[in-house]
Amino acid sequence: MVAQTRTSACSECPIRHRAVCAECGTDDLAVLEMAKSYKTYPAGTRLASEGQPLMHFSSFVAGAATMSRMLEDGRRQTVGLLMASDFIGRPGRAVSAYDVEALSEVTLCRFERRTFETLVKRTPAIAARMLTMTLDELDAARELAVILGRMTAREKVAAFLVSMVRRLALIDGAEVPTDEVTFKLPLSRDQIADHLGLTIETTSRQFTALRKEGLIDLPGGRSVRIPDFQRLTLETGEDDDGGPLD
Amino acid sequence: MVAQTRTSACSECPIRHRAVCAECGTDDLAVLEMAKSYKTYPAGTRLASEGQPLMHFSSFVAGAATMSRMLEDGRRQTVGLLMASDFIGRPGRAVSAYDVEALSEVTLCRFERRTFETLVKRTPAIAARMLTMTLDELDAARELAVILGRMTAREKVAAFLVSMVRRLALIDGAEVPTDEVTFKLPLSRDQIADHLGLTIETTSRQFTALRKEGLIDLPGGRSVRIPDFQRLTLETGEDDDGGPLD
DNA sequence: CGAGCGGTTGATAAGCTTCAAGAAGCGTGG
DNA sequence: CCACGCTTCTTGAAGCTTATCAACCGCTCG
Repeated sequence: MVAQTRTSACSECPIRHRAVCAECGTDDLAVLEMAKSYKTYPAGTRLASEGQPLMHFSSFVAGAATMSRMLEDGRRQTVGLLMASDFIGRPGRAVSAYDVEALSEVTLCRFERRTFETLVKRTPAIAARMLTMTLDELDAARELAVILGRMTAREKVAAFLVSMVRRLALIDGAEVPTDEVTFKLPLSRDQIADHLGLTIETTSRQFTALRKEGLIDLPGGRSVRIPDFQRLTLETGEDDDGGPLD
Repeated sequence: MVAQTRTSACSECPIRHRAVCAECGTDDLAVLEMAKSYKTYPAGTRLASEGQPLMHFSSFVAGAATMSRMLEDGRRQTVGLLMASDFIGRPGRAVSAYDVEALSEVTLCRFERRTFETLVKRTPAIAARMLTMTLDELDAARELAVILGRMTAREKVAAFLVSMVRRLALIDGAEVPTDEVTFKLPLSRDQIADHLGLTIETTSRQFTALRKEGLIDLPGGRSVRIPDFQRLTLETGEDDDGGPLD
């Protein structure tokens, strides 16, 4: 496993205003600066394994990963996509409950587990931010439950594309598009299938079906062009606009 | 909607050591005591509706409820079962993201939303407990995603019964049984189906199938007897024992 | 006693998976 | 630069699990 360690100022950090540190002032930040270490891992690295010790709490600075669980016989379900500002590790727990695999080169901002537990206890700004982020993750997990439990294959793929666009917009700090968008999927068909509780074949067929109906465009190389984003959201069976509820 | 309001000392409260107040000392508790109000609702009450204002943060003192989301055309997915010590409402959000319906008579310990937001901010013990509970909820939601995405109908029903037994044991403060257990389901077949992403017919057939194989016993009236709990857990396709990971 | 509700069972149909093969993209080396 | 091999993706045909439609049972309650 090739991994590089870098140091960089928190004030320059791309996730400064969205990660667990988002609500910290300069004084809190100085403490974090001392405790953190950046580390970069190549695509495909297993960042955590179910049942194995996980000795760091880490925030994603760049890159993406899947968080998944495997059943006895090899069936796999991805329960979350981790992207910039998301975290792995849980205060008060030394063992990972999921497998985490890097989809691309990933840079983590890491804290030794014990150290982070202390930081959460002593820094109200971190505790508050952790709570908000965890509540957001909870909403995302429940949204996934709705997708997995009640949507058709076609709706699942549409919902996946819609949520992908929304997340990428959030990371870019851009508005969620209303008409045309083009982006590159960080997941293979296989990985999308594991996320949607489908087989790779069904997933591929639904991509093809959406393409044939003009709802999406597949220029090649995992790129997706959505000519009319609003129209695609109608294919998910959900009526809300998915906007913030605060 | 018939609802009664009662007052009772926190020290006497059945969820004193598991709810958001669990980590509070007597001084914090005195503050909560001032702000809280108990309220009891009959079975069937809609405690919250998706998209509607939710002006209280409430903990379940007694009773059970489902938390669900409905798609445009009426398909419903239950994303969580709420039981003693669980909460509804989210600090910083005035609108419910889900429908919440009482399965039995429910007693809530309620705080006016604004008041609770202040309490979380000012009381580290509450903030810390909220985080732990939310992380637990997150694990439960992801576990549900695995069930919905990758399990067969038979495994789903088995997994549901197993998790039900574990939760009831937790609430009773009892050990998770290893052999024989009997309990009463708080949900109808319909509600179980909505929780497992199945139809009522398939759910019923799987109950029958498990009964015919001697894995469960159905004495009538929503009662379930499990002669060999360990054996039932093997039917879920999961290999772990679901025990605490801390 | 009959209506209504929750639950069970049966027959058929639909949607997704499985099995199988071929096409397209991508990196490597001649 | 292109050929080769490997991986990813797509497409087809058949089978199976679950959904749908429909009927019936048993219990409760007026």
